[in-house]
Amino acid sequence: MSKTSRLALIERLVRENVIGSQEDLLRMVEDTGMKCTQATLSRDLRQLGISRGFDGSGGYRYLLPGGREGEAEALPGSATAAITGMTWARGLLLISTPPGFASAVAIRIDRAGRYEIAGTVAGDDTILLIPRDNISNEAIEECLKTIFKSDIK
Amino acid sequence: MSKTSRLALIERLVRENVIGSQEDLLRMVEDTGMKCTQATLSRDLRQLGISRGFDGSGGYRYLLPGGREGEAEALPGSATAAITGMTWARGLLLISTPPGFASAVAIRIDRAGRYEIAGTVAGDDTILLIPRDNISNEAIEECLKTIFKSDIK
DNA sequence: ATTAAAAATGTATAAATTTGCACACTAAAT
DNA sequence: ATTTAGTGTGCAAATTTATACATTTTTAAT
Repeated sequence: MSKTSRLALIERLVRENVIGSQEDLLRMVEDTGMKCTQATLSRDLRQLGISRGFDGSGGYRYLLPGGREGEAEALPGSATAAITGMTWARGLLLISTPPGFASAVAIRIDRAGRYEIAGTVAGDDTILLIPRDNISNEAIEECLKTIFKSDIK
Repeated sequence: MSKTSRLALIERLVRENVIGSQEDLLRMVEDTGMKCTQATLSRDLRQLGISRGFDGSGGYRYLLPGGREGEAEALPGSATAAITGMTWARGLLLISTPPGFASAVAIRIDRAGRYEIAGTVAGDDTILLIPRDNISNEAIEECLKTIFKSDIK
């Protein structure tokens, strides 16, 4: 249970999850069996250059250095990594991706041909997903999980 | 002493100085004669998307969204000139631009990282701007004014 | 002008993060 | 084996940031 492996774990957790506080991160770390305190995480985060920013939905999120979220992660293969955020607004789902990745991800969604999804519009780094009438947000999110489940490895 | 001017001031102070805490920022704001509290700054910073990162020397520093410091990021001519029309429909704002300019303008909007704006989708000559829930049309228009104020000079 | 609704702000307080300090552990040197 | 220097950590206090609530100000509508 070395410091090094803890740092690696933290980096991965932060990259792959929306983590809003060190307490949350602590819980996730403990879930893997490792043990430490929030104070240690504070020091680790500084060492890793991971800082707290905004998640785009009014909440907070720890972000890897070098700015842009999952940008470092390539799309080829895992489209999930190319989805950097999702926000519901006005009954529509906005999906964020690194610049240039939106249409690639949108194509994946369209190809799935799900009834619940009326259609999508892709910009450069944002996809607007229009749910069919009377379909719940939850149903759409389930859809997406299903669609991208395949490449979670 | 409007909120708008305070936000502009904060943005400038953060861009031009190494500010390590909201208390420090508060002092600088007060030095200019404006008056407010730390609580207000906390809210302003969130709205501006300004988050606390590391200054590379063991300390902290507030950083503008989009990371990069100086970030000149010029748009061919003035972005304002590239907006040829705006229409509200179904709670969404449709912004018209000359062919090919949509994404350039949209990027400017996205980079601002404004809370009120959930996201944008750019086509070739039209941008669909989606306001966050419970944000008024007026608030959005104010946002846009602020965002493009800089190049009206 | 009056009322209603929304936005902004300060105060007080809560929540979250950072840090001083003491101690434990390791590795190298004596 | 003992000492010394360095690193890492927990604990608890200090600091910093966020928020609930009440109040004021602004804006919109009648």
